[in-house]
Amino acid sequence: MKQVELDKLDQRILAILQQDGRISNQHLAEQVGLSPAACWRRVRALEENGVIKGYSAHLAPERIGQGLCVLVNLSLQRHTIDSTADIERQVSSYPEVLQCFAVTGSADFVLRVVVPDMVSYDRFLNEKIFTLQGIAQVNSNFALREIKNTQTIPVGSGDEHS
Amino acid sequence: MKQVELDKLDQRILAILQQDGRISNQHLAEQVGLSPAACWRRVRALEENGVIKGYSAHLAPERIGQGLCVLVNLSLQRHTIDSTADIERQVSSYPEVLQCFAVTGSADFVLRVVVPDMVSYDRFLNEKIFTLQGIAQVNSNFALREIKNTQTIPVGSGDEHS
DNA sequence: ACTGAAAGTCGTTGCAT
DNA sequence: ATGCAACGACTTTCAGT
Repeated sequence: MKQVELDKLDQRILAILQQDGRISNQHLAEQVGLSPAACWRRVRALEENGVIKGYSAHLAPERIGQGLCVLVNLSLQRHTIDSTADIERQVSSYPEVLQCFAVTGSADFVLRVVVPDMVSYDRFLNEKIFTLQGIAQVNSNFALREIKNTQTIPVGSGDEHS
Repeated sequence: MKQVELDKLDQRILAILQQDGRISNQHLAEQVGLSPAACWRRVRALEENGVIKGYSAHLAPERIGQGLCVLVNLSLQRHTIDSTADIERQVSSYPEVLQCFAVTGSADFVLRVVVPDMVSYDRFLNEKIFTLQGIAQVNSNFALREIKNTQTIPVGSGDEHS
């Protein structure tokens, strides 16, 4: 159970819903050329089979005093399953950490951290990162500018068939 | 014109809307303890002053055949304003590039790229990255696992006053 | 800045195709 | 998998406090 077959209609629905998650079902229906009922059933199916994981409001960090964004490269000392799982659990629980990926390359993890300012980031490092067990290196790259920041995944690019 | 004052009610509204962008105004109102009308006016104000930038559906990449995520470190040869702006414009236009930040550290930009597979990634590099003018280095770090991936910005953490 | 009510719009279901 | 129709629920506005 992994990939889901999407026809052109599903793809259009997903594209629109990624752009405007709060569009009314009626408007969505007319934009894809379906009756509201048919459209609604498709959306519901996409939610139920896990293609649509949820909906969220998108905020402006700088407007709510969370203007500092840092990309952190983390390296571990040892790579036992237990200590790694533990670090992942802790890192996930920090609200300042918006994203965290285990990656190839010289670091083991890359995090995206959002905080109000340098003072807060200093506190974050001292209280929540440096206290983790088994950390070898922490490399902080500060975001100077946000060129693009979306979670809009391409749909219907690549190999289609229906 | 930058930061916006948020009281406890606004903060709760934003926290809830980040978790469930499609919650009905009525449910939102009762969860924050306001009448639907009052709640609606606050949400509308938050949208109008740019705190809420929009709403979107959150998809599962692996379910729609976009299972490969790559963190790319880009370095430029020269840093003239023109060539940089040009690269930023082009990179922004690529749907495979979900995020792009100008950063401190050894790279100039970090991108998050999402594609179906290695073949697609190879094509992406050859057609869209290597063809950019003035690129010095491209370093691809593949995401092995997604530990956390949200755009949920902390609200009402840090210095409050109302 | 809030509440309450009114009017219009929308989501959701059942039924038939 | 679709469209139509119906009912209840919701959004949005406006007058009053």
